[in-house]
Amino acid sequence: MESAYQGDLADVVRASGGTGAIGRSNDSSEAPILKSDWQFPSIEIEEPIDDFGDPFSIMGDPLLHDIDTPLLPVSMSMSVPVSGFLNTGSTGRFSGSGGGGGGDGDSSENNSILDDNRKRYPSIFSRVQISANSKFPLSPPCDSPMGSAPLLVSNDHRVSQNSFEGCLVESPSVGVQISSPRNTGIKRRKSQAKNIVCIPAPAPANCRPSGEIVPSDLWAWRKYGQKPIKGSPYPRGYYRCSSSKGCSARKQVERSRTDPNMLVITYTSEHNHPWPTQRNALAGSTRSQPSKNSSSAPKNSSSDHQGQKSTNPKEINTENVSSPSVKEETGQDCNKKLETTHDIELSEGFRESYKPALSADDSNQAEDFFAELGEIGADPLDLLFTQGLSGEEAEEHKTSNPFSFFNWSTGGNSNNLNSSSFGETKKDS
DNA sequence: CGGCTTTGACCTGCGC
DNA sequence: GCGCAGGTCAAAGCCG
Repeated sequence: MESAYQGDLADVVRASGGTGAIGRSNDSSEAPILKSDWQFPSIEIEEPIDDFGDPFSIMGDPLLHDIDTPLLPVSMSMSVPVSGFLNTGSTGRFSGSGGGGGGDGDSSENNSILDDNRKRYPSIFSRVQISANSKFPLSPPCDSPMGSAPLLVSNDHRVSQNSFEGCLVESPSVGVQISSPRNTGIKRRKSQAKNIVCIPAPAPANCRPSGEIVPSDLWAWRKYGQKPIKGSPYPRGYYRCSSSKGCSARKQVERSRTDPNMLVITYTSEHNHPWPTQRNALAGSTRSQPSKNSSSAPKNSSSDHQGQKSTNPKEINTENVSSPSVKEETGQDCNKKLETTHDIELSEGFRESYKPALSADDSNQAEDFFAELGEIGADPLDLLFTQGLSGEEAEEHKTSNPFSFFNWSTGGNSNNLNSSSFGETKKDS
């Protein structure tokens, strides 16, 4: 039943805030594009359009890569800061692995589509950034079959997200392949810019008992619709930014029809406001606490943990603030640990970069915002990374993987990303 | 009370 | 121009 997945989608909504994800296709090529030793390839594409206000949008993309140039082999991607980790670029850059393709088709056409997009929109592909694996110890959430599934950030302005299904990172060695079947069913409502992100979908079983998924971006999203998508057993959820009434930022979340373990998140439009702080935004987002909902849970789990609450900025702040333990774990400790690892470079760059892209006027706000975060003793990202994790878990994750927040599953599933190839990658680094 | 989710209906874009 | 399908609206109900 579709509803069964709704919860997942909803859960992910918050977690999806621009996080990249593993792309994987499956239709035609069964070959796992991502191998256990896969090295997180992240691609950032420069876009003419504005960013989506993603909190992480500012992430720089130190590595400029011409599309014409072969994608950097993983081995090359090395010390590139996390840019591209989260999709939207503050300056209108998107990190992504190329445009998506049509919804139903076979992946075989995907390449052609990608090529086509490149030709037509060279600018879109003009900037490609590959992140070093070692620098991206991202772990897949829950028990993604891809244990080490890399995150794939995809961006497509021309193709509707539904065509994104097969987005995938072709090879660890670099290639980025978007498998998007040219689907006749592609419905491009507008040539509106879209930022597509593919992330591993948390397995319900691995999520908290309540099904709540912890990680999220710092934006508050409100679900305003859900529609079944033709050709896909999974419905698509429509979310809009609730942090600010005037904000036109929207997000669509759906499971990949080809790989239920992958979530395809499409960002549309951009936030016209600074990062929301729990103080002035997200009122009423308290539902995040799944506890009660689960009890009544008359509806599908999606509504219960729509993730909204649990993962929204409000939570980030309030929870951490209210919970000293969390605060420390996610903040100071985490930072400390990061610094003690080889990820220092990463963490540094990441921290710098994940600040929201704000206008000069907003810069002060941003600073204030971060200052506030600092007050709670935690780095926003750190918080995100460890959100939903118990103190130990959070710490543990931090230690091993600063980006492990994708491993939002608290279930202690054996599939913890830490054990995944990412972990290995990290060690190697 | 305010905000969120759900869900059916309506609107709109796109392919034929 | 028509039909299909995606995207959005808005009322109803739920929750803290």
